[in-house]
Amino acid sequence: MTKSADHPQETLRLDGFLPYRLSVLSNAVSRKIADMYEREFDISIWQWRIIAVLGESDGLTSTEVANRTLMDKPAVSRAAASLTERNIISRKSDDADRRKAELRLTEKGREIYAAIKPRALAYERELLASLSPEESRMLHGLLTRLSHIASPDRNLWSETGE
Amino acid sequence: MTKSADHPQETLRLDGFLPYRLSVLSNAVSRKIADMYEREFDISIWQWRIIAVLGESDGLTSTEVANRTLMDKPAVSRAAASLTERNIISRKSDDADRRKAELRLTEKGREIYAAIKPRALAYERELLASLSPEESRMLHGLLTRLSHIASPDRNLWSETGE
DNA sequence: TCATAATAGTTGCATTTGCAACTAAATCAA
DNA sequence: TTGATTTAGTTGCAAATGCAACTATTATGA
Repeated sequence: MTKSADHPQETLRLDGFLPYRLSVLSNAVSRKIADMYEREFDISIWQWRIIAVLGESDGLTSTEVANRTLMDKPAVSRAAASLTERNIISRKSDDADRRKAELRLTEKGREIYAAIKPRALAYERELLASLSPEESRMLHGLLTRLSHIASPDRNLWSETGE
Repeated sequence: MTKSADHPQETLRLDGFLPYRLSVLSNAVSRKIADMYEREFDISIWQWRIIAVLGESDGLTSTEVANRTLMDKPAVSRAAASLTERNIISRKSDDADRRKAELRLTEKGREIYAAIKPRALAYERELLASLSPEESRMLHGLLTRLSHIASPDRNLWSETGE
């Protein structure tokens, strides 16, 4: 039988426990970029997510934004309301279906997106700086596979890859 | 020069953005185990973290628990208070320094720890099931390196490894 | 030995989060 | 039509979080 080689550890050390490690790392990373967003642009993580998806593809509805960002609808609703108030995004309600409204970045929104984007990518590069390109690819591949196991219903990672 | 091969992406797609991916994965994973803790034992993530470190090494103070779990002191205080009330841990105040109190698992606490531990490890194995042992080692190594960049002040990962 | 500073832990509070319940609009079926 | 369902988005609320301020105890230093 498999003795234990394929078990990462039979003893439970918190700091070797994958869920714990992911949580700590993710928190540290999120905190660090969120600080940047907030300090310099007064933008929260959720607001940033909305800006980011609209920056990629403009004119999405709230529901589409929610699906792409994995935020829940109330979170999108509130973050979008605040961004609308600050004139960072605009909402144009659909004439054909008046329940829906398309969200778009305003001019100001585009500026903010253009300002944050390179900073975000720079931080990502800084994070990945100690990894070789192959290791970085490997990392993404491993995260993809873990994501499949952790949330099998999400088909977001698989077909989206390059 | 390096053209772009060592940049994971010059375009910002949220679902290829490392901080986002870590956040989503970590959330999914945490949610899933937390559901198990809570449903079956009525134990929150923070309570579980305390139980887990005390299970590894009994008799720590709140501050030591906070350091090992990366929880802040108020979080430890409240979670520990609730566990004490439910007779899952005991607190014995230090005679030499009456500000301190040693936390230990009670008999009941040990039982809960013994019951949760294999479930937690089983879930971790399930997560890692699609990875080969080398890939799993690789993953941990990569997470360690990312953690160093993300929180350089924490010397927790480096010397603790096997 | 007495005032000051440092440490352990707790309490309070403002914000964030997640979820359920709700409104409004559109679709479906009789 | 019109009544029942479904869908889009919002509002409300209870619980979780994070942080600052506080109490109690010990250490430091004039």
